[in-house]
Amino acid sequence: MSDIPTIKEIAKRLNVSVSTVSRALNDHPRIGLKTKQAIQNLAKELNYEPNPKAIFFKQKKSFVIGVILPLISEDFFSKSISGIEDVAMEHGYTILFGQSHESIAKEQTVMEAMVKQRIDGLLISLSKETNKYNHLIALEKYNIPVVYFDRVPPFERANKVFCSVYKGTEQMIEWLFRQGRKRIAFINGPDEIAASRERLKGYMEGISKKKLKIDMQMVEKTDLSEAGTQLAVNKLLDLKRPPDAIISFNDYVHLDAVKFALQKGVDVNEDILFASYANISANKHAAYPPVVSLDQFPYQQGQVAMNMLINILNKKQSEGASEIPFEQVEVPGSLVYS
Amino acid sequence: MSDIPTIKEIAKRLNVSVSTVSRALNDHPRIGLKTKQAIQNLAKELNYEPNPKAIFFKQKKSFVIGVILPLISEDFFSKSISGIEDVAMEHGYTILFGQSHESIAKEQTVMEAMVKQRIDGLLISLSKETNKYNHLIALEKYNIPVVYFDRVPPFERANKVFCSVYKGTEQMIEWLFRQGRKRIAFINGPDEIAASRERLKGYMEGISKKKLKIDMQMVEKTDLSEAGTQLAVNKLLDLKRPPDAIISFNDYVHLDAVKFALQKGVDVNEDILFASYANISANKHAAYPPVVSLDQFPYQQGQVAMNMLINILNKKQSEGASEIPFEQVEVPGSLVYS
DNA sequence: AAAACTTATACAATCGTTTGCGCAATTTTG
DNA sequence: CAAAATTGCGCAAACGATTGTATAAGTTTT
Repeated sequence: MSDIPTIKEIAKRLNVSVSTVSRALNDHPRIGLKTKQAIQNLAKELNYEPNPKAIFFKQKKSFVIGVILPLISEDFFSKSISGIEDVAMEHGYTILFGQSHESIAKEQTVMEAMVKQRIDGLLISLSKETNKYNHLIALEKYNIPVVYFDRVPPFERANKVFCSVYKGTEQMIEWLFRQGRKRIAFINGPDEIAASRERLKGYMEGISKKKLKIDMQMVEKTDLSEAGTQLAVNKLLDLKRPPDAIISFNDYVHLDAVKFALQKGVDVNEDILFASYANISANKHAAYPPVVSLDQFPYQQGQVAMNMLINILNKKQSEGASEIPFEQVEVPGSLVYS
Repeated sequence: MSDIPTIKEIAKRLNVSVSTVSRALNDHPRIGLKTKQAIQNLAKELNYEPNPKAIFFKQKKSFVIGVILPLISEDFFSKSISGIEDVAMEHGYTILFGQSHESIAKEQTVMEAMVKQRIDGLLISLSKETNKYNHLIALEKYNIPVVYFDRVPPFERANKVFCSVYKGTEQMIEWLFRQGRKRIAFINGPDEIAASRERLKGYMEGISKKKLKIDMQMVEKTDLSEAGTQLAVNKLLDLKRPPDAIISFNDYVHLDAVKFALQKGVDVNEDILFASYANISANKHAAYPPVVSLDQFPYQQGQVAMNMLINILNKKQSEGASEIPFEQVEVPGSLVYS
């Protein structure tokens, strides 16, 4: 029932002023050695912890960082939050967490709740729905730096950490080509999300570079639902000349695609090679994992993003209000073979 | 660059005192209508948000709740945090999040960081390593209520929400029995974790109730690693009279068990029925999901736990320091067939 | 019209911590 | 040995918001 002790209590017990206690605890040179030691000893004994809410008053700093992810149950995000968390802890920051559940409205609600709590900064991976950015740009006006992560906005004036699926997709196609595959199909995600556009760009470039002709019949789309994927797979398999390789938007789509391909009698990873983007660690348990998959290093991306945010926070403190330029880091993805 | 406006700024702009502004915003009856409206309008215009750190001073309340989970990448926990989060948001609380990564040391570190931030309460699912509870009991001394969730401590004087795997295991065995299975094996987790002991108890009871003889050769253990599971599976399959059903500690163990059973030529879910505990949503993609699985309703459990914590917080505020009795809720699990 | 309310607002203390300034007491300097 | 510098500490203001009390008007009562 005893509350966490305050600086005042220590002061009273030792019959000194609160300012003396404060300075002693902060190792101020103007405090005498015996006083300092007496105070520090008592503080340790009482298990004194400074109240960060009070410190926030003076220093305008809460040592809390907001983290908003679309869906923590996705393997990619649950891994990345570990990287985020580890770096934050290392630097004495704690994490306020919230999910947008792929809804821009929820994203905004969560964000506002965090602002109310006076977060020092925000690290966010955008929801699939997010196509307006006013709510986020407003944060910068409040002097709360934002680092975007994985799902980043299209504009330049922002701090971003993301994985280049573009180049990875190209490499993936090159690898499939070297396996002798010439009819490489692609099941993309919805146009609205940037990740889809990036993948498509990589696909087009990759196909072109190999001097294969781009056949838009080979490019299908799914809304990421099972049914959507089924439609896409069926269209591809019903072509006069069906593909000999299929790249899926992500591993969840991949697993569904394989399921439907099996139903249509395809000899998976023989007739058709399946490739995907590695968001899943359950791949190792899967009966038909993708033969090649693009690892986007979620843990590392999380680390890089949080480091970037902490650097910005430090700069802000030392350099005052001077303009801090926006940073952009592209973490290269890497092909993984099974 | 403009900071979040304060009550002072509003006061200055309207040439009234801060107390008037405060009362106007809280709709105090003693403030004149025109003044009140003028203040409220300006507040809305400036997008005023009260600073919770300042309020914390007066009210000793931060509206922040700490949530510590062992490993968010486990499907069970990533689902439960959504329930936790949703209920918290509903009641105006925000979540400080941290993972213990199944380490008691990390658990303590994270907990201490949260206490420093002056959380109002803690919701925690214990790490597998946790067998001492001093660090958590200390919280109650600081007047920070704790609700344990899913992985709960063995003692009585604690608030707990958990799923009765005990009864569920019994039901599972009953069902397997009705499928004509008489030699039901069990791959349990490490003895140290309570979940293992609970499952074992359910197993024993279930077997006994069906008047089957308990054969300890049918009970194996895994350290939850792939290799550990392989050892267990092999022992079971190498018995003179191998089992006709295998219950695995959880779905991850299940998937590995199936993999090794396949290697030994078992016709999975024909020769041997596989059962498990539903921690995974990837089951629907699995080639050999368990035929029966015990759903522990992570989302609902999270909701229940957070509701309990918020109730305690409310009671604490209204009833002062009077003793609040400990609550225990057992959420029944439910069998799911594939 | 004086006394007694009511109404509308301001003042000031408070929460825990930091920090500029001031004031002794002590030590160093010329 | 007086002046100057240093050392060790306390006072008080500040951060943003709340709240008990005071104060000034205006209104009602008698």
